Amino acid sequence: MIRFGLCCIFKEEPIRFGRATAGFLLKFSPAERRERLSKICLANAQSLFRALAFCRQNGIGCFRINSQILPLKTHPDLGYEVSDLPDAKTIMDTFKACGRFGRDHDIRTTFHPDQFIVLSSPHADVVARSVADLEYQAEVAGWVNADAINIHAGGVYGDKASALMRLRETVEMLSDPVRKRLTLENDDKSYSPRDLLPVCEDMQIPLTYDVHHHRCLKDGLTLEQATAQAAATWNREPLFHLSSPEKGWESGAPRHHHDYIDIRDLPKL
DNA sequence: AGCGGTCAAGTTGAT
DNA sequence: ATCAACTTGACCGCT
Repeated sequence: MIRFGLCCIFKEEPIRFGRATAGFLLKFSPAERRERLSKICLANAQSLFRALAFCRQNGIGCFRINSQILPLKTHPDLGYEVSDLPDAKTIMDTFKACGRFGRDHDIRTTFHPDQFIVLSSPHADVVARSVADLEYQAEVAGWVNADAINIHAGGVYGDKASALMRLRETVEMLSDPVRKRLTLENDDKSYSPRDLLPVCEDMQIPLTYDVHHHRCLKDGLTLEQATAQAAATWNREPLFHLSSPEKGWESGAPRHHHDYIDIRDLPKL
């Protein structure tokens, strides 16, 4: 039995996730900043609960949580600890209620840190900021009981083997909350399933197989082989990504994602 | 209320 | 050299 999931944002349902901008917040006193951030964080925790309730009501088994659920959490000037926010207890309690709801109704949650999270970068500061962001998402993942923090392998920098070696070294140093949830996903430009499978198998990192990306960046593996080999890297229910090209496979840019999925793109197997 | 410029961050490939 | 793309529009000053 396959469960299907939703991704981050609602268009029709009145469920919204707020954000904040650094330039605006910096105009206020530190206390005022914490007050504003606290309100957004609390509203987002409550929105997440309603998102999960929507999933339950509509037979949806998985929900991807957006990376700015706690806005500016690791920003160099405005970063904060949830425990320092005025609504800290309510925020954490609400997230934990999301976790119980997900457990009670078997709704899986996942994270997908954005493109700035790059563990293969040769720049130490980029890696350090990336790790900080992973730590923040793992903290929330602990509250909401999310079992996957899924990232891409990042850049190649002209030498894929060296880049993957840097990634492996960084993974070795991750904290346990991040490490036990970390998964790698094949992308559409640089890293195919064949590139990532050896890393995933060696280090026991599950591979999130994205069939759309694989169709854009082929590697000699068939869809069936990649699916089976990716599934074998999971010590729990595997996670897959599926999407459709915005203007069809015959267009010049099949990489662009459509808002909806063409059922013909769902692999028969 | 609505419009438009802007928003923390990395890397790649198309133009 | 610029820019869109990536998992996803939302925020905020101005009129």
